[in-house]
Amino acid sequence: MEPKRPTAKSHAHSVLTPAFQAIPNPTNGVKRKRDDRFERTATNASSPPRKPDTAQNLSKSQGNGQLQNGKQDPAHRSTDNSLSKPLNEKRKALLSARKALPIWPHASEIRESLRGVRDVMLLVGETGSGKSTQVPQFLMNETWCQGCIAITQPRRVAAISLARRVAEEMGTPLGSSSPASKVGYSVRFDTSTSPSTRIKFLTEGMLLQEMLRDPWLRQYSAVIVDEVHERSVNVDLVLGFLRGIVTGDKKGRRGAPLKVAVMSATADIEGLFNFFDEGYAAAGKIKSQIFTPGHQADGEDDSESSWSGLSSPEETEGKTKSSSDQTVHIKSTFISTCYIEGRQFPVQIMYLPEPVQDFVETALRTIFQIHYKEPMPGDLLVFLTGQDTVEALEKLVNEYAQTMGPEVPKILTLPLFAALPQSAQQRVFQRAPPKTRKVILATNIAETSVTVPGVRIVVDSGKAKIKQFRNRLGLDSLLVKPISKSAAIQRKGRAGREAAGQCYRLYTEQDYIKLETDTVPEILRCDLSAAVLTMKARGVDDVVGFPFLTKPGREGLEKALLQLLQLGALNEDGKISETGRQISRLPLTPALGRVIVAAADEGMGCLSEVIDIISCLSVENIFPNLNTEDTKEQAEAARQELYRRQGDHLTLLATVQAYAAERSDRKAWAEKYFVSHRAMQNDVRKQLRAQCQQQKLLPATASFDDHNTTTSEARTIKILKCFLRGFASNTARLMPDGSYKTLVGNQTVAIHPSSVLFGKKVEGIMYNEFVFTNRSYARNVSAVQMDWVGEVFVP
DNA sequence: GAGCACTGC
Repeated sequence: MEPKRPTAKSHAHSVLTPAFQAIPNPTNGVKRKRDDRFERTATNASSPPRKPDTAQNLSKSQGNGQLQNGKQDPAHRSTDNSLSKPLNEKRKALLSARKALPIWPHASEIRESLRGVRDVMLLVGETGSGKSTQVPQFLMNETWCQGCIAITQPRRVAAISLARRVAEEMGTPLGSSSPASKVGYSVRFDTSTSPSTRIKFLTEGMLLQEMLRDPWLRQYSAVIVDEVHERSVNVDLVLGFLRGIVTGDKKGRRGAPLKVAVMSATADIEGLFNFFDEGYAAAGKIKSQIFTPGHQADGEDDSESSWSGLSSPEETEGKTKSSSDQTVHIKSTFISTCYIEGRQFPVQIMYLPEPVQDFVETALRTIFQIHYKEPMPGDLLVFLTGQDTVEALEKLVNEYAQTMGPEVPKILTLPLFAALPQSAQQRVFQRAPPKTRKVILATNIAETSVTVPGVRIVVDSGKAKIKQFRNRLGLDSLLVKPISKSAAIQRKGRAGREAAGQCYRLYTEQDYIKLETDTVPEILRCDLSAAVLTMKARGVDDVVGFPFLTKPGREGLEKALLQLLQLGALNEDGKISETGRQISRLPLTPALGRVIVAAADEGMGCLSEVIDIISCLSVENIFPNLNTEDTKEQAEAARQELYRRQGDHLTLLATVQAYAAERSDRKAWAEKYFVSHRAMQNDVRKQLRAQCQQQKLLPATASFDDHNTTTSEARTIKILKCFLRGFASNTARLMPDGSYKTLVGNQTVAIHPSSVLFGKKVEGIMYNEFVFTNRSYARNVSAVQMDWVGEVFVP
């Protein structure tokens, strides 16, 4: 029984007059606990003590360490001559910044780690160690490095901004801006490389696509896989393929080695080590592990215990401590490991003494405790679960803030979640006005994707919405769950980027101890059909035998194989079909890819329209959510003109067509209809059209000229049947009691309130998504006749 | 009556 959350109104009146008495005194109410990580690091005898004061202090000691070693970065000498003066000046300034990075003194160790037969390096580098920018530069002039170095990132923005930074540091133009450019990047919609590119940042998905074309990655001498701890499905696939290349014979590479560096921010390398070690063993190479604790020990004292001590299960944060105290090396013949300390200021952790029911209410109290107690400056970052809790808390904080006395600094609340328009997201990066504290109310987006400057205090609800695919039901659940320890540590770390910070955990220390160590990897939580198709397209016949870092359950793999078979992406023998190959090259889920292929069979007009619809399904919401009741009503009225009785798919098509027909002022048009102008300027449409042409899904003579602005009834049926070819299993029929029941599994499903068919009753529905939140919802829904469903299975 | 976060030649 969860107590009903108090409304802002009731509090503003009764409890909070005068503002603060209702909120317990922070020193009594919250148990204090020092984060002892810093203390341990500071007593480390082997390196100068690290003080939390300034980055300058840090840079000095580490710069000196480099000088003592008397080594120079060869990357430096070799390119100097070709530089113009201003670039050189800039680079000199950047060089001192590079020398200040914690990773700098490890340059020769890192180079050594990948020489000779050592083809795999596992590197743990905490946030701020500089690993992403420096490791490729350390490696690029090694004798084995004749080709290009690829470095993967989970996100597009990271790939681009890292490339820009490294280009600056090397004093080379970026990407395609000059044929002499040595640093480039490749992400969806934006590839910028030159013939001279030596270091290429790319997204994991991009590297997977390159692997389909060139399974041996012949243009690369090394692949650096960064941010592995985030464990996206794509990174798991990349690692599996890379293991095959490094442990296999090098015939496909004409004997040239491929060096692989795997980098992670958390000390989870035991699993990675075993993963690659098993690969070497399976390939018949000697399985020799020498665990070498301490610095340059000889390997005689190879005790498993020191290694398992590193991964002691009871305390993840303990791992970080012991690893900072002494560099832990584990060596095998082929695999080396390397630990780099980060540059993170200490963060003090506070727990609640008692568990609470309502974290929104508790967050409210905590925010104001902090605001009254802590000196300025120091912005707050609050981690919540979703848009609903962010908006609820925003309202409450704003109400309470009005009751503060004039002597108290002001509060500026800033919501931050993915569905928020870009302009509103940008507000978190602006400096707060004088005498104002920013309070950023964020979802998980702030855990990895967005770094907010100025944050010194984190408030962590300890919860997040987690998506989990359920094979049996064929649906996604999106539920609020406790986060893992590593996520809690990640959130805490957001307070220590610029100065010493604090983290208020809205749960007890006991609760923290009970959290799972790591977040469940995505591959155990998602629909595997796309991953299986990628494997099949790269020639993996036995997907159960694929080298997974974490093996997904058999049920999930079987479900995926079955779905691909139903889509015609696989033949009866389990090998990929021509259709499957076409689908695997499209940047879409297999089901949506199947719709494209079906539409291509129907001819030009149909394909063009299906692409218009799918491009809308692949981007942010075309019809953005609105805050106030007033605008909601206005929007509903304006959008009526675009809505189609057949459902969401034809509504999207009508919207694209109306937008395309508007020749004068499209921005004004979008505003009039409450349609997202940004979402309508859709690169996916362009990309899909180009890919269909490249893949010859159309006769060579056909081209995408601008098509009709209206769609005939016969055409709409054709279009819906194309969608059914991909989504035949996502259908439900109307029951006498007015509910819908799925054809497969006979489960109750409700039409999502965002659908134009919400509240309508039709014979049958077809939908793109089946999600369980508070109940089972079908999203992106169209009306279909039940006899069409049987039809699509006829070849 | 409702929308965690990413990604794709």
